[in-house]
Amino acid sequence: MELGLSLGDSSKDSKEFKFSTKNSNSEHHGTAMTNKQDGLVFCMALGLNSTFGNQESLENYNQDDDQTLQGSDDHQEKSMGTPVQLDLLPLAPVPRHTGSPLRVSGRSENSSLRQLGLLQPVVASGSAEEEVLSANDVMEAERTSSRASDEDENSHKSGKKLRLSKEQSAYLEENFKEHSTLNPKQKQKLALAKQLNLRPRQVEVWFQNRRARTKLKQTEVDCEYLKRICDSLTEENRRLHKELQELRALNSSNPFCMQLPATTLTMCPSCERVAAAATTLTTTPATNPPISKTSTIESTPKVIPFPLFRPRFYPFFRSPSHYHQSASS
DNA sequence: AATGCTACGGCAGTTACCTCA
DNA sequence: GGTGAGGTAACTGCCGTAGCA
Repeated sequence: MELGLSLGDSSKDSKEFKFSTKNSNSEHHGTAMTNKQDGLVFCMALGLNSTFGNQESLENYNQDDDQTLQGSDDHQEKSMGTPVQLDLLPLAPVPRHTGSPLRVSGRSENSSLRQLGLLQPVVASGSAEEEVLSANDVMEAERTSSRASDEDENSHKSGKKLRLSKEQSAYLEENFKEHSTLNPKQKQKLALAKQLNLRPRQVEVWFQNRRARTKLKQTEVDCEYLKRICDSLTEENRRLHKELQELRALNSSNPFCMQLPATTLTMCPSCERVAAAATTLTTTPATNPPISKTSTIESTPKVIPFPLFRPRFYPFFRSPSHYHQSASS
């Protein structure tokens, strides 16, 4: 099991974000994270024998967080046994729409102004024709929404709150799945309001609240992941403590073994018994070169391999007899 | 080109109402 | 029928951006 942590500028080359040092298996098993978005990204991955998520999953996450939510249960189930990947990154940047053709005095579709009869739609001059909301469109939308306004006018005055019908909610949901923000260029807000017999402000509010709910839900999912990973790390920590005690016990019985650098320790892949690594250094110097100052640990400062020493997958496999001989000698 | 104003849209936080157990 | 919790429509305030004079 390996854990990698990285913190850095995602706009840089994706290779800088690989959870690996070049002499570990994890680089081979995949990129822990890459992200083309600008901004700071924090990613945390945990896996058995390193099998991390890929770029595609990240992009899916960003592009459609709602779908990610729907698939989260599946993801969690998969993450229980083997690899767990936790991504803490900004939600998908909401594209800012520019140059809205509808200019209104004050806040758009402000209900208080509307109720006071102060809201007058004003079309910007000089815009491209397809960009400009025609007067007829505005009038029609206002007329349509005024019907809705008439219907809930009394409820507004009486302080009652209208609840959207199932059909209205379903249609809005459908549009939200396609894109979580309203497209001003396509006059989506007015179109939806017209189709659903709602005020444009209601459509706008619905999308805002819907985004907020999605974000809240994602936060809950992230917290759940964090909790699971915390539990996993706690268990790993406990196991490593136990392993350390065993190593110390071994050292006390055979002090010669622990006089060597920790990185030269090996473990029998068969029975997982630790062997003295003196022979590793003395008999196979070519396959076990000393760590140089230009090692990958320095070349990838953003990557923190964890645990720092894990002999279980030591690359220089030998026959069990070799380990047993070394351990007994 | 720099600056201030205005309009707009998004978000966080909050309130108020409705529904349901 | 009263009540508390949860869901959600709606509001408020702030901020960033874009267009314009």
